[in-house]
Amino acid sequence: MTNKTTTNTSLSDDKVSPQVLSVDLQLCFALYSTSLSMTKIYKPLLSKLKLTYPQYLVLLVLWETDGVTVNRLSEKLFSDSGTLTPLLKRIEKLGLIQRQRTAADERRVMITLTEQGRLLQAQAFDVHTQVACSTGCKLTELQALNNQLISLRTNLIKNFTKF
Amino acid sequence: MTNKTTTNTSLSDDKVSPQVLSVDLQLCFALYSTSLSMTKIYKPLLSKLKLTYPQYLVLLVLWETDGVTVNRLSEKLFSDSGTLTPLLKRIEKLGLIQRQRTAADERRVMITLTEQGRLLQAQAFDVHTQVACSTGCKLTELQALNNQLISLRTNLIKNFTKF
DNA sequence: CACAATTATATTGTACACAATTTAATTGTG
DNA sequence: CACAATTAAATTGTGTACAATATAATTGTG
Repeated sequence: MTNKTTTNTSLSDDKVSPQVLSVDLQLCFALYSTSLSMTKIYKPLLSKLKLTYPQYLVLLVLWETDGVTVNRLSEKLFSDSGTLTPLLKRIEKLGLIQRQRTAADERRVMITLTEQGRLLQAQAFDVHTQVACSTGCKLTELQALNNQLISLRTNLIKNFTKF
Repeated sequence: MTNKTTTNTSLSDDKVSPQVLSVDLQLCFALYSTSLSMTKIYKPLLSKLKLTYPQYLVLLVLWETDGVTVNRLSEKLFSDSGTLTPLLKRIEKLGLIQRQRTAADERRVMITLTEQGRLLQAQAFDVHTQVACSTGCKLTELQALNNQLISLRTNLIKNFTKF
């Protein structure tokens, strides 16, 4: 068997197969596996703050703009209420946010940071720095990759209902 | 409120915040959200084959190289047995694969395609083509993105135990 | 050949991800 | 104002993702 720590570039590049996987197929898998790898990098760092990666994303939004509705959060995070509701309840249980229906429209739930939630931002900065290190990429590479991913995401969302 | 179909480039670019998110932070989110968007593109296409995206990945491996152990699968898919075991049981229930312990080493479980599983490859080709369309990117862009993702993934895996 | 260490897979428990449905509040129209 | 249509969240059910643990088979060592 080949080296276990080999850096596979496709689903199987250690054994050339008769059917070469085409680029777009490779890309889908690269996207999937790299995203999972990124989450694995975050996990031990965020566990010190008792947070998961999706929970951390919610807090990033709130640190930028405190006081958003669940609906607004779902737009920003490309998520939906079925995912967010239980997730937000867990963050609330940690004492980092408050959930309260708005007086103007009782259907809406407003999410705001608690004092404790605001204070956590300082600690989160270390996480951010360490992850940046782990990418091991140059700034220009990260920027290029970021732009390409956003372009791809935009196209994908545009084509959701195409077929 | 701004246009709902705006193509956000960060967690919130419709309201310039005092704290600009740095590139690597943006990248993590772009990776996460683009990966989810890709899964959403696959979902309706694969539902015709009664498959989920991770199940489809398993079949891609088997269509290239039939007869792999769970361990080998987990290496190829960057996954682990806790994820794979129930996933493989579902594919087995669909009648697409067989799971059987090897005679040589009873700890190992060999995964092989059934006739039905092999025949499914032809139908999967359409899925592949339609997803390629949805990316809306040029081949060279996809190749560049693929290479950058693999490079990033390699770095991330290298740094798993760094902190 | 015992038997501790290792290896391969399975199980358990927590946390998303998301489709489909439900509940409750609000809005538009006559 | 009545009431159907719409909207915002919450709930339910299925399927990963993964850490931690358990189980069972195999290997290495004396």
